[in-house]
Amino acid sequence: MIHPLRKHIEEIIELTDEEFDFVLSHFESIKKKKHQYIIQEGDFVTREYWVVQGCLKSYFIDDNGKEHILQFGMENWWITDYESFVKQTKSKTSVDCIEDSELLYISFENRDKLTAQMHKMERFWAKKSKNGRIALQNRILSLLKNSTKEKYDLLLEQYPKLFQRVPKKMIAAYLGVSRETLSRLNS
Amino acid sequence: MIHPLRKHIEEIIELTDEEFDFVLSHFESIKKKKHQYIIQEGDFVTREYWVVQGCLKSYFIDDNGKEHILQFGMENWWITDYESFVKQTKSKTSVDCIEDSELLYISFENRDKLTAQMHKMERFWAKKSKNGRIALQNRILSLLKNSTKEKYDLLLEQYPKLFQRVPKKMIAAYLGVSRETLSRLNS
DNA sequence: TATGAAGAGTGATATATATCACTCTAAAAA
DNA sequence: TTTTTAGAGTGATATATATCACTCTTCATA
Repeated sequence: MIHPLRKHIEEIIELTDEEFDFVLSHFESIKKKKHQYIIQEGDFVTREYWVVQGCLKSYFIDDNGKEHILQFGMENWWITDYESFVKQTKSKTSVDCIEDSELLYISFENRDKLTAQMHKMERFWAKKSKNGRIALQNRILSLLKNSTKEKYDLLLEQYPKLFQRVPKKMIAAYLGVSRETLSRLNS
Repeated sequence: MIHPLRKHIEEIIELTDEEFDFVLSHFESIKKKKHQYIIQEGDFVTREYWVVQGCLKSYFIDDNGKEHILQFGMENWWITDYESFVKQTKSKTSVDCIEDSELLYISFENRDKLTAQMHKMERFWAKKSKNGRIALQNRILSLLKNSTKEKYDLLLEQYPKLFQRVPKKMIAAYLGVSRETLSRLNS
């Protein structure tokens, strides 16, 4: 059976068996239970995670104690504090498991090594970075132009599975509204 | 005198005179007057622009006729519709000049050629893409956590020059509030 | 010089959303 | 099984912001 990470990478670049084994040798595996964290605010983040199985959230708590969710991570998604990972600064966000999760991670050093030795993988991550930027741009577009109801509907349309897996209050924290308002949307 | 684009690129990678000339040969120059556009919604965007002199905005008009500003561009900033440029899809945004502007631009083909022939420039743009993504992430963070007043103050702190160059209603369109609310912030 | 448009401030009012308080239910823990 | 906790819905009220209408000023241009 083809490795899920290979399938994921080959959506962008082709790999031989040897190449994939080489890539995979730079990763390590880790399992976490629901409510456990992989990143805490203030950490220097040295790993980028790829979700094999499970569900996570990246978030921060503001001065009023309110949680804001930046990103969810489910199967085949990458998750980390990108700024901290890339610039080696303190993380502004935390990342917790919403479900028991199985993850693969690559360290900053290994990713550096791998991209230096394998130009294909540099292109892979460049493409991922571009796509990530586009997704964020579209989220800003949506935050600016759409009403709460529209944002809710768009998210539901894009990630229907999310609504079966995470509590509504987290959907609210992602959309930037109170859980009460979210609850009243369809009435 | 050192070329401003060279100075800009050398903040990230070093270039010899020959290398910079080679890079520059892939760009072309263009001048636009205030109110003229360089991108219109629906265009297939084939160029990425770099601002030598002037001020621009990338924006879109929603169904209610309200303008939302995604990005301003001033000296040394890159501006385009990134999604359209990278994925060769129709642009969701327009880009207009707020002042008479002088721009350099590189076509998609030339950027492709240049990165293929000059790995340094691939690294330059990869770095730019990473930084762009981080900036967008921080903007989302700010949209979610900060009050209108806080967003205003942060923008003023980060880009004080912007407030002397663009009308307040555009600042409002960038922050996602009405011009009336913005006008009442400091009272 | 006169005229009109763009920018900006502000009062009155409408509307959306937050906040607080309470209830109900189902799942997790004792 | 009983107890506790998390999730979710909802009424009442407070608050922030949008919207509409009007004014004043400045600047471009006819």
